Amino acid sequence: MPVKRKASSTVKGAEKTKKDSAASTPGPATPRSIGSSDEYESSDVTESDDEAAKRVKTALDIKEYKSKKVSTAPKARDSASHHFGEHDFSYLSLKPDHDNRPLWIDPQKGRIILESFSPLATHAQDFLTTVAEPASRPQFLHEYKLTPHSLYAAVSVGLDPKDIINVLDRLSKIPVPENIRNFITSCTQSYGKVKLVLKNTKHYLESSDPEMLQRLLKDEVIGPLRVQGTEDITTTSAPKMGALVIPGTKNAAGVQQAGAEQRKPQEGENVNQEDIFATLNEEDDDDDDADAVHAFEIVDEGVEHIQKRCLELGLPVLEEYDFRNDDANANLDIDLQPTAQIRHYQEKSLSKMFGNGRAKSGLIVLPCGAGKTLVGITAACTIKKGVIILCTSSMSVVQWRQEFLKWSNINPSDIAVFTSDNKEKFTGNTGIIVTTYNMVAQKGKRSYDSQKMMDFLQGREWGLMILDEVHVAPAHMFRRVVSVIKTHSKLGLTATLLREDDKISDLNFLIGPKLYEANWMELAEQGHIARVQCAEVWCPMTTEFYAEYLRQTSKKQALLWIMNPRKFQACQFLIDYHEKRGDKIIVFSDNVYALQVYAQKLKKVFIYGETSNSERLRILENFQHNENINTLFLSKIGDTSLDLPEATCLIQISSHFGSRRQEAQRLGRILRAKRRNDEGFNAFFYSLVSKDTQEMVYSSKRQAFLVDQGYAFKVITHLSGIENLPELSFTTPSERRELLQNVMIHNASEDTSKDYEDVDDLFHRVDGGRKKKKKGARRTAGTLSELAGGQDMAYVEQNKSRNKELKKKKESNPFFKKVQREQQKRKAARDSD
DNA sequence: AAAAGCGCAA
DNA sequence: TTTCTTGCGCTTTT
Repeated sequence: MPVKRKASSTVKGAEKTKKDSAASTPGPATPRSIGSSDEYESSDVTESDDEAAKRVKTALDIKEYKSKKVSTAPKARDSASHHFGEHDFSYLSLKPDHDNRPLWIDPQKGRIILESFSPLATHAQDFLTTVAEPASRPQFLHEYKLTPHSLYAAVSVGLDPKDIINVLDRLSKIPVPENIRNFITSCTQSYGKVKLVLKNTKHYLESSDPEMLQRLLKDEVIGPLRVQGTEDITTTSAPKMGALVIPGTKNAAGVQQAGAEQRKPQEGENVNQEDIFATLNEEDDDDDDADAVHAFEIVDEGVEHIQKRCLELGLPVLEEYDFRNDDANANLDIDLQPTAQIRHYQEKSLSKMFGNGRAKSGLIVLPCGAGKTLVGITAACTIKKGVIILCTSSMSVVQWRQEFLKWSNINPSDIAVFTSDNKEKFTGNTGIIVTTYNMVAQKGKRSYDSQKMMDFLQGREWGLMILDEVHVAPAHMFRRVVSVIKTHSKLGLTATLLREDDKISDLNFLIGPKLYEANWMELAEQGHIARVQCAEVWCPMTTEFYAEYLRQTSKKQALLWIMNPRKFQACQFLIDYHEKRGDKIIVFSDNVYALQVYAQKLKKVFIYGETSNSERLRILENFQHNENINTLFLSKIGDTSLDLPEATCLIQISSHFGSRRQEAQRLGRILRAKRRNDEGFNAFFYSLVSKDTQEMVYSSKRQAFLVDQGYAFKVITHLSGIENLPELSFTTPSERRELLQNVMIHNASEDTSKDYEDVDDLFHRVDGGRKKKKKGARRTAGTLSELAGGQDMAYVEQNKSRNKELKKKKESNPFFKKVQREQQKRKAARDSD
């Protein structure tokens, strides 16, 4: 079925761009999507302050109402059932030819369900990712949601509300409900009315409608954030669009030159670009009917609050950087290397960012190994102004600089590093600074040098700010950087737009809307990342361990399920199996004690926090090139800031509660395997779980994200052949008892170490109390003898403390109740998305 | 140059 | 009902 011409320009374009893969769509699927708090509800097309406030209030009401309802929802649990529940849509009248249309629309919440098996699914998916937020994508039904933000993003890419409604109507099995139409219209109407601009390092709120500004000034949140002592509203003539930005072909060509041509696009892509820009430039004309713009200055610290408030008022603040007409800031001499080729999805994500010839702020979500850095570099090469890049660790700071030197022709003296041990500036009058969030966000004391550097960073305007691993930005500390640095545009990059708190939606006003999110499965099919087989291995607890598990308080239980001998055996077996296949294996353990015991027992190398830098490098080097070192044990140091070699198999023996992000990040570690394009190549991801323990609950929570991305977790209850493994550990009861004893000793000494601060050296275990780290503690990994040292001594204490503990009232095994509650919680979380 | 202390995040 | 340990980076001290 043909979709309407103008609205479908991106859809059409996408088709052309990707002749290579018919199934290709940018099908993002973060379960908790951005802007999820902005539930759909209808609102009047023109609204006054009161109405707006009411609207915000009703949004809250709906939320409360919903969360109550959800908790009483039925407990059905298959992947599709949560689409129904209390929502019975049988009253909606189907169109006669509904069979040919792939969409369902939920009139109450603005949710859209796509039948992904429909022949039109590809078109529909392309369209939906432009106008709606993907919420979840199990195998056959994909769920999207219309949110103000998704609609703002759609309009900013050049879609017209009418066209959105029309296309929706064509694809939908039911006529688009009236309130959905109203919602789309009202959301899109106010887009672009208010702009945030930066002039001479001062922030202004700008609008062509003076009444709008008056209204904002009267707002209880925004009013006080105006800079005191300035004119209420200053009026200037609007910058003419003439001169450099000329709507039509010239403009399109200009952007093409800036954005596309240097990347050597494939045949057909230019057409696509022109298409989009032609449409967009028509929009530009419409925008410019006012002669004068009115503005008032706002305080720097207020920017974040104002953006948040405006969003609540239904007036999203437009933040676009017309970088080609910025004469105030010096141009940076930078281009991509002629050899640099960017992939189609990178191209696509950038075309969303520079869609209308200006730089929009926003987020780009790509899995690890899919080339986020290159996207950032290309963006910098397009804008060609001062760039500041924020990373999470000083390791990645160095990497970013190297990547810049590799992919672009930047003069090495124009790209400087700002970390604790390197405080350079660039020599020219503009350049690139690579630094860490910590460095910039640091409050309190600063060394002299770094203060000078900060003054420098704050005293100028930046063209682009790249936020690497942007999912950290909503954290209290890290969001400071956004208000401290003055930049015209922001680009957030991350692999997983996930946090276990609800702050991720803050990125909408901190950075901007999600511009693009890649679909992992799809990139895997196209060979950009490796295909992965995921499995959860259920290891029964041995009787002695389970008995102890039931007796312990929750704090101590974790170590028991990690050290479960059956789990150890499973791990041993899997390592043996995959080493024989020629795989490189990484074993993750969050628990350092377990890490050491496992690794030493199996005679494998391991790295954790205290491993010195040189030791780390040596081990990594060996892991990569030494044929005899095929297994590496890592603590959560491997989750971040460790440039990991290309492993092909990953085993997880303990992990951080229910962190979906960690799970995704770890999986990401095996996605860049070089062998991924070999015939039938598969990477493997195992999660070892002790049966009937709390760990099962965490495990299922953690998997939620990957399951939504389309990964299927197989459950393995028995590893065939494990009995026959020679030298299998812990086969005799006495060995297991000994292990249990050691575990208990460890658990107990955790307790006692606090009471016996300075007893003597025997107590300075490998990972002794934090405070007690003595000289040399930060050198290489501990030795077996160290581990054994102090056992006898500690054992006495252990008995003492356990006696103490046994006095406490024990609760009956809460496991099964907990499972149910967790499941309900999880369901609720998904439903309320 | 090394390490201790501090704060922060997950 | 929300865990708490681990790891990182910056600064200051030795």
